[in-house]
Amino acid sequence: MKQKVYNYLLTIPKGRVVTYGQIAKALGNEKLARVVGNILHQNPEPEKYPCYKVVNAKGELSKAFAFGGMDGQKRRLERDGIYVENGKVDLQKYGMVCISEND
DNA sequence: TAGATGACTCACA
DNA sequence: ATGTGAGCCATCT
Repeated sequence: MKQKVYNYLLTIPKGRVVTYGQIAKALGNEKLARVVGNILHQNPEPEKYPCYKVVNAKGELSKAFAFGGMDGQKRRLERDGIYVENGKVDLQKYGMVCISEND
């Protein structure tokens, strides 16, 4: 199951971010968001899985994020071409899935 | 084995 | 806008 999450991270295109709910839904249940967070927290291979591309439903970066918090994550996101503002990203632009049916 | 917790999300007050 | 309650699964104690 976790493997699925990690795999999902690898499917995240560059310059795009995903929410926990997104992955959770991919696992089968949107409520699994917590598990996703837990799984990412374990993240056996952080250099392999871009967990920094994972944000909450609001597009905010997790406060307890690894790598040193939003500070480091922000850098990673920007490195990927994702501009972070106030510890948040624009899901409307960087969100992988269309928030609206209108792309 | 069972109980509690967690990098979450949504709804209601 | 802030706080509480319920819902799921995996991991830890």
